[in-house]
Amino acid sequence: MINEKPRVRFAPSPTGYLHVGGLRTALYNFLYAKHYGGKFILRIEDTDRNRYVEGAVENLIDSLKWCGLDFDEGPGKDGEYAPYMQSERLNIYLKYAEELISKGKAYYAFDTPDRLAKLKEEQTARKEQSKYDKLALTLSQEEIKNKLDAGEPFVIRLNVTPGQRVIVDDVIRGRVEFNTDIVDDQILIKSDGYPTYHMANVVDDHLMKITHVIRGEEWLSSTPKHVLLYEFLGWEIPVFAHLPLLLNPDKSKLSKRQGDVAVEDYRAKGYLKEALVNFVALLGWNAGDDKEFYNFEELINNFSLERVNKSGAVFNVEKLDWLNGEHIRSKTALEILPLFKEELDNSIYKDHNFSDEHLLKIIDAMKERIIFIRELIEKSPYFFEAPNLYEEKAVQKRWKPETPDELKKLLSEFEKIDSSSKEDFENALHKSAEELGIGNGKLIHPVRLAVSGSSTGPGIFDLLHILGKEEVILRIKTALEKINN
RNA sequence: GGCGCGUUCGUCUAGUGGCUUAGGACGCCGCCCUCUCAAGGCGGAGAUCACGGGUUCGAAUCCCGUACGCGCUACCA
Repeated sequence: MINEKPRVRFAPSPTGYLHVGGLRTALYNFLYAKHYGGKFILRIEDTDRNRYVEGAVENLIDSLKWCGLDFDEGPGKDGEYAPYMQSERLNIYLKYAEELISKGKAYYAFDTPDRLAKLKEEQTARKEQSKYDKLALTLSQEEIKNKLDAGEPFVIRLNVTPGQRVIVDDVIRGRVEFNTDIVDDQILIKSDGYPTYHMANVVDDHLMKITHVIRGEEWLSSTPKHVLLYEFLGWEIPVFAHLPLLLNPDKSKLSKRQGDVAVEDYRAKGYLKEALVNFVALLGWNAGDDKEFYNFEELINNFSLERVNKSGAVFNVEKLDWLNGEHIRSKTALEILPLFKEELDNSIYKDHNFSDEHLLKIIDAMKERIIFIRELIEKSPYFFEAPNLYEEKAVQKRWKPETPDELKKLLSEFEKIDSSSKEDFENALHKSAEELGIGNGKLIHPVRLAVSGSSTGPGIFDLLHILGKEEVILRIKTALEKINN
């Protein structure tokens, strides 16, 4: 197996959306597989019928794909080991559960939920750990057969021998030891015929030839059950890697209560998939150097399980924001264009028609001033419509009594230029300033205000160039009327 | 309660016994650049490496204990 290509899986239960913690787990699986030229498999752990959520699988796959995590095998891409929905594999689990029974490693149990509840109550009252008392093991073969024949509801439980050590070897945490005294006789097959996670994941991982089980830390405690299962079934144990948790700012497990946890939330907020993936990759892993900006390919090339941290990481949105800006800046205007158009279609300007040429200029002028694509609109609405308000503070600071006259001079020079090139605007402005005997700034600030209503933005000549001669003249004239102190 | 995992600036982290007066990044503050705002450059504040014992000539790094946090302890995953 050492020389085989890894086969890893992301095995979420379809609870409705892709959690960012799930994204990180999926990502590490994906990166590991791709780094070694292996396969990334998506398997849906839908063995809890009470938790069925309509459309959850589609949503999950949608989010995964948006992030660029294409799976090699999974629902809708059925490969050699299909089906990849556990609810469609029920008979398989039952078969292996029966094999375990025949080996004495599992057994039928017919306890009522009532008895179990009472048992647990008594145990906790005595401050013992709650654990099944193996009562069903006292049943004779005949009694079992009769109950089965009578159609009594049953469950199949793992038969754990107490007093033994189980070793879990984990790539990230090293060797972890458990005593079987604390391992419960886990239910393998529920009374509705569905397997529990423990049974299903072991059977499927084996059948699907999974080489590395990379999953969240919350599974570490139940791994001894899985190890036992592999041993009882005589199967090779995969490599385990239990990932640290993602945390809220108060260090509790990342939850919905304290902010957004779904990938789709971040998508809706306008984060780039590149930034989300980059950020999430760094939450618990680093290459050992100072590099923090990664594209997808670099992540694949550099990722290793050995360099995954042990401790949980707070999901710190501020750094995500910074990375989003970094990724925007690293893109060409042409790459940003479709994203920009998408935002425009969702904005109040959706009915306007702007040429690609115009939009590309806006991107070039604005991309290092924004963190979200939508700020291309929010931070510079003046590229889409004339201002109807003029920033009051800026007016007070920059609009002096002599400003209107000076702007009129500038206007006359602007009217003379025959192109909307930056150079023409620049020459005209310099000339005006010179003839007026004032500094450029005395014109630049008022004209910015007149033309954009704002005191901030791209370089003034870029701004004028993008707006164009006609529009600039028009806007200066309206400003002259409107800003009359 | 039991079992397990964890603990380096506010946050993400580097560090695997001497190179460390603990490095980088985000955020914050200041300066430079400059027509503004950003971006960029430079600099600053910010960590007695959870605490206490050991081991060692020497420990953030190894060992033990304690505290705290988190996870698991379901016919949920």
